[in-house]
Amino acid sequence: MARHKEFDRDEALHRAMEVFWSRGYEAASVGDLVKQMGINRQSLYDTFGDKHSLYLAALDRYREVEGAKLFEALERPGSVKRALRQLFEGVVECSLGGGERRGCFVGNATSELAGRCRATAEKACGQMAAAEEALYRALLRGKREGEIGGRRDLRAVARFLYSSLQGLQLMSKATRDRKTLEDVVRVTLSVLD
Amino acid sequence: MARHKEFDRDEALHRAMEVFWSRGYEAASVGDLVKQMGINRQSLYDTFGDKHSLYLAALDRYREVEGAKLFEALERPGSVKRALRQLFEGVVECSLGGGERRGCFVGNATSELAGRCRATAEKACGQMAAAEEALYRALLRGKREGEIGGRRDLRAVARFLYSSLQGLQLMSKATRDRKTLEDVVRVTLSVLD
DNA sequence: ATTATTCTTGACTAATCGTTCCAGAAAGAG
DNA sequence: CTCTTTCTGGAACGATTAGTCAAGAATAAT
Repeated sequence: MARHKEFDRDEALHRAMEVFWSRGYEAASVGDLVKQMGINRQSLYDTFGDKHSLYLAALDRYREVEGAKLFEALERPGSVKRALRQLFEGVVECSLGGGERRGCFVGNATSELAGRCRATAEKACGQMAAAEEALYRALLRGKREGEIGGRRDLRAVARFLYSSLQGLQLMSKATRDRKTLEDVVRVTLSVLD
Repeated sequence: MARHKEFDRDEALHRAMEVFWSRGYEAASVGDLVKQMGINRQSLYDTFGDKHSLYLAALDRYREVEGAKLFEALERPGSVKRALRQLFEGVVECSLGGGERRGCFVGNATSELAGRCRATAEKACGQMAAAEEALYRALLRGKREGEIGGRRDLRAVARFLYSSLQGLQLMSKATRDRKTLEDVVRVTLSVLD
């Protein structure tokens, strides 16, 4: 019946995710979003509703993009311990590199909004559960392949690893001291021994 | 020469801390602050400068109040492991209780601002270092009293514990699932065995 | 080509933001 | 008391906020 959208919805959403990820919810203005998304203000409202809905959609987008990366890194054949070490050290290197330190979008959302926004809390919970599951499956594989001992409650260890990853990402926003961050990683991963 | 302030500076600052702690920096309006602090708008600006300076002062206030609590809890004679367990389980209970889940003010500040505000990052680093030191001293005492083995690098363990505490506080904002949080605590504290 | 529908655009709204100004009240110093 | 300084309270500032409106351009269906 009528004309098509001129912009790519997914790409616009992806850019919105970048903005929210960098600045957080409150500090990201609709003006910023419009500019970075490369679309018009009205198109934003027509397509995504309002700022808050766009934020939630951006959280979902983050889950798809970053969740897939996590999943892929952990499912890759080879040492599970090594994959976990790379995961944690990747956070450290990312923090020590000169770039922007924006942490984990889900962690940021949890910190900023989960305490007073049910929808954000529920989305964060969902992402936590998905990441926990990916970690759990990796740990199960590690156990199956004899790399990880059978004494541990692996479900609990998966939860611990996710919590630790969040803690590390937070720490890495405040400090660029390599020794501090590596101390955290070393002790964290020692629970796998 | 002239008249005195009618309000108590420290109490006003304390109330400002509560507001920033609950709402974060961006979401806390000066109007909110004025109302909760119980002082006049102009008095706020005369006494504390601007919103951002007040925020940094509130962070210092947090360090005095909550840092003292941490210090006191860890220096108290008795089992160090027990004190640490109480520390972590206190976070869990606080989250599962019906009240507001506002996490750790320093963690919130780090998540929201440290990536783009040097002053906040430096203050957060200072608080991290102070807490790390308190934890380190407690661990040293645990070692001296034979409760904690000598194999560990206790400096690294202290850093790990602080990071874990931040991770736990973040998790506890998103979920009220007791089992999840207790799993995290249990595995975290197992590094002390 | 005409019509119907939807997209794009930028101006616009009402509210709220952080901050400042100013007039008057209050209180120590002489 | 008088003088001087500071505090208080509310009005006001310009800037920015999230969100809307209306008009014109573009395109698919008939």
